Amino acid sequence: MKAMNHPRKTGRPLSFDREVVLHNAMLQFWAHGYETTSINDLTAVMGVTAPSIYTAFGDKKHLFLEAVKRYAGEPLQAVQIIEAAPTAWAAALDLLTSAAVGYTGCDTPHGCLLASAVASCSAGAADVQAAITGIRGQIETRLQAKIADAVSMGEVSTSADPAILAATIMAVIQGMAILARDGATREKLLAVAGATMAGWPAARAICGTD
Amino acid sequence: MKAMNHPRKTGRPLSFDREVVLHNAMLQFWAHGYETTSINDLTAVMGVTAPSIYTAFGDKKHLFLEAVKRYAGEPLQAVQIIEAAPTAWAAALDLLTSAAVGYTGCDTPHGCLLASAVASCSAGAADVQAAITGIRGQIETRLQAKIADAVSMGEVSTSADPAILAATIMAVIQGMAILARDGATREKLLAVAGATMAGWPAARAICGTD
DNA sequence: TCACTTTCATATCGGTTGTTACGAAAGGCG
DNA sequence: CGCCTTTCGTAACAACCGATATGAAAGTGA
Repeated sequence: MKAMNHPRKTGRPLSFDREVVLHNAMLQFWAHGYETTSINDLTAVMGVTAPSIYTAFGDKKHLFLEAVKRYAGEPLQAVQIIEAAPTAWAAALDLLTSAAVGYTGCDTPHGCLLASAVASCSAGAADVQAAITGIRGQIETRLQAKIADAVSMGEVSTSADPAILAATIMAVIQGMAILARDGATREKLLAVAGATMAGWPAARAICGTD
Repeated sequence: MKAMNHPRKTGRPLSFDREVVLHNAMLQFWAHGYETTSINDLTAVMGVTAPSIYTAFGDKKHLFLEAVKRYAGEPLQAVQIIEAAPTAWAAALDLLTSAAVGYTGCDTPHGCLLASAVASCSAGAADVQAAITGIRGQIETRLQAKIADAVSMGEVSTSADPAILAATIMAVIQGMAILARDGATREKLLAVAGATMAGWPAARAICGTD
């Protein structure tokens, strides 16, 4: 239980930086998905032979899950964004903005690892798919709660359904990942984010019918 | 050149209905993706042996492309919906509604074949991925044109950017596919569609600042 | 009935998948 | 120096991948 985090004292030392090769594996999964990335692909990108991968990460599934953890953050970066935002409106905007930026990096694949890596997979990978679904669920649940709080505090129209509003924001975010994969620029995605926030329901009805 | 469409006159007749087995293949690709569906999976679902598949459809790639054609329609069903709509507003609503319904059928997999089947694939399937991207591009281009016409005719606010508006609708549609895959109900997706249309920019500014 | 054409089922091809034995190599510790 | 632990590269495993060679079977037309 104690002192498990310091480097090994005995035995042959690791010849590679575990964080670096995990990062490279993450980029490969990001670009080409989970089941559609082979161990051979991983050895090429990570610069490490297959047995070393298995001793360091277990098997392909655990390597992927660790890459997902590195991608999404722990605790989830998206949840941190929601928590840090002063309002639900800001939370939605920050999520959309960070998505637009993160999906169009010049040093990373376009799109979203969470959205595409297991978008479809064989029956044998259903558990991995469920893990990703669970991450999306955590984000949506937390966003929904943030919106519900905003409604009760008068920040958002009481006629707005927090669940639907959160789901809509999630849909735009996931959809932006596909647009980015198809070649959409960062400016275009940021404009989509802006257009989405333009439809955000304000505290009071603004059409004069209330 | 002539008379290529009538059934064969000579030789052993086909023991299966080509349309039926193609439909079953489409469902399999819909549920489990392109590269993540094996020929063995297809033979099981189609009820046809591998050699019969190859003589009837060529190879796996052509079978998939034919399944895509069957899924998306030819001409594209989405484009037909846009053309048939009386207004750009109706086009967007009809697209969103048909997506919400189509992604949550009880006799079909949840989600969208176009959105998930090649969301990520190996480098060897880049051409197949490009074909799907092209389909999305056709839909978005046609929707953008419909919106541009509406702007010039005063149906939509002139401050609205047709490209951004079309991209936003496309993002919601693609995102709804992921929500459906994650288990979202038809009612939830229809509500997301409604919330999205609630943000649609009307012909005149409605906030009283014009 | 006898060619002829096409599809059928069986069995198999070479290549790739994820995964692992195996022994040599590289360090810390006595 | 040798012992011990851990990782290294090589080489291989069974299972599966997409795709076919092969010959029997099932029809049409003469």
